[in-house]
Amino acid sequence: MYALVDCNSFYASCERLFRPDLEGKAVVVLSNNDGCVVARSAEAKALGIKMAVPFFEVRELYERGELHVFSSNYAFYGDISARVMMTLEEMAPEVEVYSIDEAFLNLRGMVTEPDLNALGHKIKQRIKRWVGVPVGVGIAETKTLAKLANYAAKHFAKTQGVVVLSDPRWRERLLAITDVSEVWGVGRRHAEKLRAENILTAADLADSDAETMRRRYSVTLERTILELRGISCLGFDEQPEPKQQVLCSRTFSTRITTLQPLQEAIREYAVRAAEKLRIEHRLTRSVSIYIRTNPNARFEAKYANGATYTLPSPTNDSRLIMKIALQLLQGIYREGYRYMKAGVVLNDLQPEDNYQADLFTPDCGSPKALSLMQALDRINRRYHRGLTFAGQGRQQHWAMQRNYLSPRYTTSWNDLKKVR
DNA sequence: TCTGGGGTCCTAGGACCC
DNA sequence: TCTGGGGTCCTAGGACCC
Repeated sequence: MYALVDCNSFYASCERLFRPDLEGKAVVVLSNNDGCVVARSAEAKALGIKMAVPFFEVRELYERGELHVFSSNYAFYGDISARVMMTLEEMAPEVEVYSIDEAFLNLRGMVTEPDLNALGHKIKQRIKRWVGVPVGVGIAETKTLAKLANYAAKHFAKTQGVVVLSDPRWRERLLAITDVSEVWGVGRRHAEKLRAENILTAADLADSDAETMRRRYSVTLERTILELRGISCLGFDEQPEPKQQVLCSRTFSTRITTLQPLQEAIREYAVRAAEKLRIEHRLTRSVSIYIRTNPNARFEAKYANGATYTLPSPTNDSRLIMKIALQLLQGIYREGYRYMKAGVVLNDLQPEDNYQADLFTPDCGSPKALSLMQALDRINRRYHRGLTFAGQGRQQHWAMQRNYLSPRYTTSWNDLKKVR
C-alpha cells in the first residue's frame, strides 16, 4: 500500500502560518513577477478564482480588501516543506518526496499500524501540530490510486481529509464518480481526446482496453490504466534520480529593448544555472540559451530564438558557462524587438567525479578552477550576492517584481551591506 | 498595460551502421 | 513491374507533472 500526503493550498497555508489573522480569509500566492495565481486558500477558491489566472483579473478583489495577496517566497516554502518531509520520515521507513508539497509513503513494513485509516489521521494530525500546515492523505494499492484517494480526501468534507481505498467496492464507486481529467497522468489534451471517444470517468478509463490505448496514446497511459486497476507499474524512489537538465529563466519585470540589459540577464541566469549544477555535483557538456518576445501580444513584432553550444569536455565553471552563453546571445540577438523573457539551459549532465578531460583542448576542470568555484559558493551561501561577476548588473532594472513579499520568517541572509 | 518556472518521459522520423 | 533486414543513436516536438 502507498500513502500520498499532499499539503492543502501549500503556499497559501505557509503564508497563513505566520499570519493567523488570515485564517478563514481568501488568500492567494502569485507566480514570479506577480504574474498569475499559483496557490489559493479554500476561501479564495470559493470566490471563484481559478488556478493560473493572471493577477490583473482579480486585482479588484484585492483592492476592495476581499483578497489577501502574496508574492511567492520560495526560500520560505522550501523551509516549511523540509519540515513536513522530516516529520513524514520520522513516521514512515520509506518516503519519496514527489514535489515541494507532497510525498509518497511506502507502507510496506509498517505492520505496527494495521488500521490504515487511523494511520492516515495520525499523519495528518502530527503535521498540523508539528509544522502547522493542513494535509490530505490518500491510501491505496498503487500510486495512481493513492493520488485519486487524496483527491477524494480533499473534495469530500465527510472524509475529514483521509481516504483509504483498500475496499474494492469503494474504489469502484470513487472511480465511477470521478471525471477522467482528474486522473494523475491525464492532462488537458488526453482528456479531450478521451472524451471524444466517450471515456468520461476514471472508471471508463480503467475499463478500456489497455493494449488499444497504448497504441492510440502511449505506454504512459497504458500504465495509468493498469494502475487504476490496482496493478502497480510505477517505481518507488527514495533517492531522487540525478537531474538531467538544469534551467534558469525569468520573465523580465519590464520589456528589454537593447542588448546590454539582455546580456546582464543572460550572465545572471548562466551564473545561477552553474551554481545549481555545482549543488547537484554535476558537470554540463551542453549550454543553450533562448530569448523571446511576448507570444501573446497581438500587435507586436514577435521573435523567439535559441542556440546551443556543445563543449569538448564537461564543466561547471561559472566563468566558462557565462562566456559561452554570451557568445550564443550575440548570434541570435536581433534589434527592434521588445524582449520579455530569456533563459539558460544546461543539458547532457554527468557526475562531477567521473570527469574526463579532452585530449585536444586545454583543461577547464583544473583543481584551481574547482577551488575557485567552491570559494565563490561558500561566500555566496553566507552573504547573498556577496560576490558577483562584473556585468551581471548592479541595478538589474529588468529583475522580477515581488510587490507583495512576506518577511523572511524562517530563513535569513546576511546582507553584504550589514557586513561592511 | 497586464499571463511563471522548472522539470520528466515518450514517440516519430531521420541519419547512420553492417 | 521488379531493389533487404536488422539495428543504433539523436533530435524535435508533444504530452504530462508540480
